[in-house]
Amino acid sequence: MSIPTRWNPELERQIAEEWEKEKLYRFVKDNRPVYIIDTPPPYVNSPIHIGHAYTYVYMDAIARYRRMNGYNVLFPLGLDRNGLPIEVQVEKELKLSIRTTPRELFVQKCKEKLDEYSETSKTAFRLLGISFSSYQKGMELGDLYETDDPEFRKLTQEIFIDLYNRGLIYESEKVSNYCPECRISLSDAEVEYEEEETGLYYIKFRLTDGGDVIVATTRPELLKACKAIIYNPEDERYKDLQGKKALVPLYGHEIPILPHPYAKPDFGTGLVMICSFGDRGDMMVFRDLGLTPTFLIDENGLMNENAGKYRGMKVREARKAIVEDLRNEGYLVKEERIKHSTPICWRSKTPIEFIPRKELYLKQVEFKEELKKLAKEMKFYAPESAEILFRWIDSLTDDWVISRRRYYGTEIPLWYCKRCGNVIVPPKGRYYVPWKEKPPVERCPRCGGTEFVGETRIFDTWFDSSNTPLYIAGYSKDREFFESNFPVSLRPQGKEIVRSWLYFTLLKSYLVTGKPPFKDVWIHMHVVDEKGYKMSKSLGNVIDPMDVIRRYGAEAFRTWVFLEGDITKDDVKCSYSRIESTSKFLTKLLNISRFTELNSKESPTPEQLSLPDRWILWELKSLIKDVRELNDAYYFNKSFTKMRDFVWFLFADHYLEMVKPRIYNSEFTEQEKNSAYFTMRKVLDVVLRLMSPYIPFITYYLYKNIFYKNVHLEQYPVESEIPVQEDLSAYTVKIVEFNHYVWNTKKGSGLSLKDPIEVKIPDVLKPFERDLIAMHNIKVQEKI
RNA sequence: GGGCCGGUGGUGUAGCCUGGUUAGCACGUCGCCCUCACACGGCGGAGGUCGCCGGUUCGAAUCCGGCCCGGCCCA
Repeated sequence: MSIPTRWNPELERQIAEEWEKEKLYRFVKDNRPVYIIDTPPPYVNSPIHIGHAYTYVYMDAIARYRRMNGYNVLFPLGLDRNGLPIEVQVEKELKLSIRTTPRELFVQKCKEKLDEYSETSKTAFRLLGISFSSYQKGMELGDLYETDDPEFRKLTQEIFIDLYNRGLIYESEKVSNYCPECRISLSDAEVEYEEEETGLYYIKFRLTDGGDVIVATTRPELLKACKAIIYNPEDERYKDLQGKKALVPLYGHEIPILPHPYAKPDFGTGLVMICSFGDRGDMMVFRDLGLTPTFLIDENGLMNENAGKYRGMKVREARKAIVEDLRNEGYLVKEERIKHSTPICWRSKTPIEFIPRKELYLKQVEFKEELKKLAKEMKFYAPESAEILFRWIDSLTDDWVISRRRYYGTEIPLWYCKRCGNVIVPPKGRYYVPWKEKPPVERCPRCGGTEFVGETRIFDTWFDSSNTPLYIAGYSKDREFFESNFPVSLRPQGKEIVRSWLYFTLLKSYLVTGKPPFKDVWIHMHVVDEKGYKMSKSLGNVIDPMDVIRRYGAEAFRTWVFLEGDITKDDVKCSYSRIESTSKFLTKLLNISRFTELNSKESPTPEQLSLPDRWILWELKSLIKDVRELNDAYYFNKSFTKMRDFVWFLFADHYLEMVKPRIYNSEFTEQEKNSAYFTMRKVLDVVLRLMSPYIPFITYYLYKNIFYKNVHLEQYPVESEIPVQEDLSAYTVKIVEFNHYVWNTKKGSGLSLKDPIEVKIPDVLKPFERDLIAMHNIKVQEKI
């Protein structure tokens, strides 16, 4: 069958369907070595974005490369469905309030939305040609999994139960972000910042040894909780305050005046009062200076008993009242209005407070050294990325808060005895929903009580997602397989979640197995717009992968992915025009294939290969070597660029041009023609196999039509299949230079490329003389 | 403010680790060519003080220091 001159992206859909029908990539245990990729489950509250498309295509090439190298590849698709974004979306789109909607109904609505988006994401992955082990949800190894599935959540709970029973989890009262309006603790990710106009109050503090200082603050209501005044160590004005003490107005307690770089000399008077807690800076300084906090605000956002006469007032009322009192007592020196960045709740837009709450913690600080040791056993690509993880581990000072007061997540499997408060930990074995289920015991083992209350909190989503390598490798369903295949082969992920996903996974893996979770870690940066800006809806610079597929096809997109920059090094800029231009390679590949198919016959390895054939085959052989080395280090972009250069700028431009006379002219012998046929087909065969992990559709199509086999079931090319031993690469530069010289000369003389020309063939190229003469129509001179 | 990474013609990059050719290649652009696989092609041309400053050296894109810009994370 004749090959068309243009690639038709409509074929992609057909081919993808074929693959899925044949279950070509399904994972079935056998005796091949296993290669496991712990893919990052995309959060499915919206369709996948261009960054997903890019990185999954990249992972797909890794998976396909390994398969062709004899590995049994476990390449599961996971979908992340736990967490707050879906809650927000349900509230917004369905106009349901999380506070007034029954939990059961709210959770149900979240699920429905998630199912809708899960389908959209799967469709996109299919169209991109991602060879996941399966697109069907299931319980077998390699099946699609969802992080809110009872099976997945069961694993999260089982690990929790183990860790709890080992004494690694404790409940403690620590300070967290708290929204008095929603009455829940917020993770840092849930805090927004808003420019707000607020009062800046200049307050006079008396010094214990006489004299006074002026301190500016936006939070005078926290005066009672002031534990220090700080100044910047560089600030000459306050050098002699070192070691002095001040008296807090209205309350009269003594506090130290200390140097600390957090004080900005140009803000207010350069002196800052440090209270528990006006903002994150306060918390930091408290920690640095070892101060003991006093809390003034309760869970309802009201001043508590520590606040004295302001008790029971709302924060803002208290501020007003205290400002009045300060004024009356002569402590208020000045009042300004300033713009100030205030942390607010992402949902209610209420200013958040920092108050202590009881939460569950997982120990981690005491394991820092062990974690670093395990981290060193993992190979990072690019190697520099490892630094992010090491620095992060070094900087850890607190244990991990794992409980969240939210709805859509894995429930913490605990009950409490109403009478004595005893904690009831259920046995492992199933997924528990304590807020609506009965406890696993009839009577409290400690006091015999019969009434219990189920835990209503859920886990931090990282507590779930840090289990992915355990889950996909069969920790809970195929222990034998797990034991022989953990650590898993590869974790591909973004740089921005090294401190969360990668770190927490390492921690879990250490606590559960004592091993590092991965052999290799591939860290990527981001896909940004063509100017280098982050894509965002508000900037209107978002490139939708589905739109790219519609306009150019998945194969064009994939070509772009591997020909564009190195995403482990820097952000990759994405533009339609570059996708369009890189995709021209597909046309070239098609036409090279077409030419080969039309002009060659199947021929066995010739006894005698002509010199140009041996030359290009040697180049092909060294290409195989280079590509393999690059791919083993995950540099698929570099290897693809190398292949493109070989195929287009050497094989097509120089070899095929040189071989044409041999095919067309009768002056060459059958043996010489056969040598050419063999070589053309061999090169094409190898090239299609080399490229199939990157551009699986077009290579599949071509290989099937030319070699009648499924390229994805073939072996990845090896050097030993190229029947040349002699290094002829020294000719390459000479040949390329000579051809350009001839073309240039003809150009300069106004000759067409077909016209005859008189040129001298350099001595080093004498062995190629016959082919070059025919190629350029060189008139042979007797002597020069 | 701190940490990590990056900064080579309009764009994407090679070279930098292991200093020493006219800094290689591609896209785009311009010119010529519909040469029997491909005009989404072929051939040719123009285009770079290798982010800036200083240092080491006979010699630096390449090594060292400082600064500037960009990205990510943390504060």
